[in-house]
Amino acid sequence: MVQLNFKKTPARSIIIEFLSNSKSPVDVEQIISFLRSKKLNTNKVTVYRIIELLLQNGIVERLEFGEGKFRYELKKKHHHHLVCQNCGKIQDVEIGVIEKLEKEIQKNKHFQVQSHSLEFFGLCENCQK
Amino acid sequence: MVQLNFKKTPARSIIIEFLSNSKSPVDVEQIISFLRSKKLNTNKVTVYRIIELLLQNGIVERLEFGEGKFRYELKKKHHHHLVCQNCGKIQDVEIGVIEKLEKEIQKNKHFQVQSHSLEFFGLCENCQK
DNA sequence: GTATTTGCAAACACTTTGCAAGCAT
DNA sequence: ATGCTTGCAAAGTGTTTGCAAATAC
Repeated sequence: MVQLNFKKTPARSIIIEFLSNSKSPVDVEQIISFLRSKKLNTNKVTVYRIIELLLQNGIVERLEFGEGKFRYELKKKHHHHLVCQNCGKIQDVEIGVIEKLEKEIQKNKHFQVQSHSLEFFGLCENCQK
Repeated sequence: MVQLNFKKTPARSIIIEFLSNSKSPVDVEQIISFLRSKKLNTNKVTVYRIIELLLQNGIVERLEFGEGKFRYELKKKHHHHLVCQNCGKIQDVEIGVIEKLEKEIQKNKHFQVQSHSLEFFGLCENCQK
């Protein structure tokens, strides 16, 4: 569970609950739907502000997958994603080589790497059939 | 040089010229500025439509770097980017390991990889000072 | 009680669409 | 001449901001 160091409100609790139970990154629309399903008619603006708060506090991570919008997930062990371009399903995948690449880049390009994003796009098992 | 298989118009030629000479991915605003500098007052809508055309024909690639907008570059040998989070400078970098990763994912995750995006964020040489 | 949080309206940035006018071939 | 291309206006997304009312502590 996530420990909050700021005021607890219904919307905040439910959003964190939603993020905790989500297996893949969610967008604002999905968050609002979940709030509605919990009988909370939270304004979209409030959702953006709560996300902003969670981002500031390092609780969530902001991602994008070429959709023209952002998705969010609870910050966890660094990983990457497999994005199905047919059904939209997003799976996690862990890869160990990238850290080595960062060191090489640091050395060869004199670029100080702070973070990276690596996502794979293709077809999930189901959509290959 | 790029060979066109569709009608040649001033805006199209200049946009392709701009993309050809750009060392890093550009956004729509930069394209419009360049058109203006060439005394062409092309409408923003037209620029989006030309980009769409170039995307359809596989001439340009659409990229994003967490800015909430897209950037575009001429399609070339597959590569990745080093994005400076201080000055915004974007450099190319080539990395060979990823193709091997794709094969592993294919095998272990039963996910059919079609493409991937890998970008590094950090500080360029200048901004480290 | 007080500072924080929320809702509403409005604005903003980026992108897309419909239609009539203009242009390339 | 005709079909492709453009501009304009408008609308569609996703996101942000200002301010007053509501709420957590």
